[in-house]
Amino acid sequence: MLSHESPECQERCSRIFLVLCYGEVMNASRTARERVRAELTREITDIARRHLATDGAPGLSLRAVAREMGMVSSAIYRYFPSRDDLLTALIIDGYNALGEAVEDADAVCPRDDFTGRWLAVCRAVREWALARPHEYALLYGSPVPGYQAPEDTVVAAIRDTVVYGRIISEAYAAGALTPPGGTPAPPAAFAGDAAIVRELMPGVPDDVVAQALVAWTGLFGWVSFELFGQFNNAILNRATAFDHLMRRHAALLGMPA
Amino acid sequence: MLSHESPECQERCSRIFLVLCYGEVMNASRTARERVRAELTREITDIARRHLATDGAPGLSLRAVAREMGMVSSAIYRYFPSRDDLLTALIIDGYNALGEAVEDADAVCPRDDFTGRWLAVCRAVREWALARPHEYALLYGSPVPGYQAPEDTVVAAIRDTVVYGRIISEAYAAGALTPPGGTPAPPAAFAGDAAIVRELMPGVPDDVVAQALVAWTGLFGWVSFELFGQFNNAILNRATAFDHLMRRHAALLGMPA
DNA sequence: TGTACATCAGTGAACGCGCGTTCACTGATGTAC
DNA sequence: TGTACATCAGTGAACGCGCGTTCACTGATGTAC
Repeated sequence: MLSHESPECQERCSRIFLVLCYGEVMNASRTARERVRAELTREITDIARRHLATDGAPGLSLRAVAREMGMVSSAIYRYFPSRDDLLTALIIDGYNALGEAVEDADAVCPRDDFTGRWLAVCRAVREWALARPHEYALLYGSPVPGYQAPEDTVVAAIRDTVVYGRIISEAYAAGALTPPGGTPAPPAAFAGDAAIVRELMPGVPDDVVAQALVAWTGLFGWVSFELFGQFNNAILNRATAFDHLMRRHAALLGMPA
Repeated sequence: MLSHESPECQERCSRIFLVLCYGEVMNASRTARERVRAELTREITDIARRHLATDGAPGLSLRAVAREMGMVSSAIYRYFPSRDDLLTALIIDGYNALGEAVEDADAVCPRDDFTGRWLAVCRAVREWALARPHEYALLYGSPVPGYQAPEDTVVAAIRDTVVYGRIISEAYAAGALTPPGGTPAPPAAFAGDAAIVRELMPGVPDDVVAQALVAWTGLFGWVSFELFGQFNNAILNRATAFDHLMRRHAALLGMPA
């Protein structure tokens, strides 16, 4: 995962992303044709994203998108070689949008307010998910039957987690994250099994890594429960309950209140 | 939610469940025709469940099920009035199967080994989900587009949660669940917002209810991450890491190690 | 115990709709000399 | 600056397939007298 953060890789991957999403690399000296192409490609993904919101991923149809574009269905193949490639573009776009929301939420907090940064990340995830439930479902819900995500999604997929890891790492380094007592020590195997998670929060002991995993799975567990209907008729006013639980997670990490 | 636990409601709902699943109430004096009908209805749901495992819920097709039954597609309508009703039966069956697995896991533990009971529940959920990923996705993953779950699913849906609530409640009553210190108190509104959750674990203070929610969302958050691919290339040997995290949740609830 | 009737299971054809993908094609846009 | 050629975008028809649901029907099973 560290290698994913090297500048070369970032550069290569963002090129792959652009190629995947917009059919080609955009640069300064684009011809008019290239401009139109990029624009139409973006229009296709925008329409597809809207269809996602009404019919969900399994119902996403190239023909329906083409109709709305005012094109004949086969014309879409100039832009995406298959339905799966369009889905991949939507997934990457989604991860990036969520990642950006999380980055932005973190960025406006004072650097040393670690509890505040964590809460900002939590709220960003939840609000992003509530605003675009089908996109969240595409990323964190049931896998789309018959669809196999390519490796290219990984960089985008962990953008939010990278932010989270940085918060934990910096909080621990600043001494603002005193490990909670009374919890069992992780087994020896944990270090190896979760090696990649540990790399996201360098310098943090396994005990804290484990607790960080508790908080992260707790965040997404809540959001999934809320979005997928498990809280229907069970929890009212979910915003305040969510807020409290996430504060609680911060406290369990040993962050100041 | 309390009203759902009254004997009358349990009785009425289990009748609804049987009617939904098997087309009629089974009783001692069934005619041969009724027996065949019940058998074929079960066969239909079994085949549908298998199809679920390969194509997922959105791809579930009455025609495909009929083909495998050796029937003409319209014959299915003798047993299920529509595709949605078949889906509902699968969902209720799924919740009941998971609920039963959880009940069984809890039942074999010594009553006063609350940590053991909690871990048994966790493992039962995870193992059930890993064994039938598409069924888990049907229950806890993205909602099936265009499908609206009827109210009848509620009783089955909370079977596992009822077991969990009982463990928490009994542990607290036995004094084996000392509330963790250093965590923020739930806001005043929490009691009302989570009233139904509180009813599942009677006699337990809000602070513990909140922590119990942390553990429960943590359990399903983990399982969803694991099943839906979020741990791919990130966490190896997930069983041991899962075990540790769930032990940690027990400790955070103040249960003995 | 036997007959007349009602109920039910399953058939087969049809309606009306959708989908992804391929392919030969026209006409417009861009490029090289 | 003008022409010849190559590239590209979009068309329209087709292939081959799928789906849920309705409806009039046949023939078997059950029931009431």
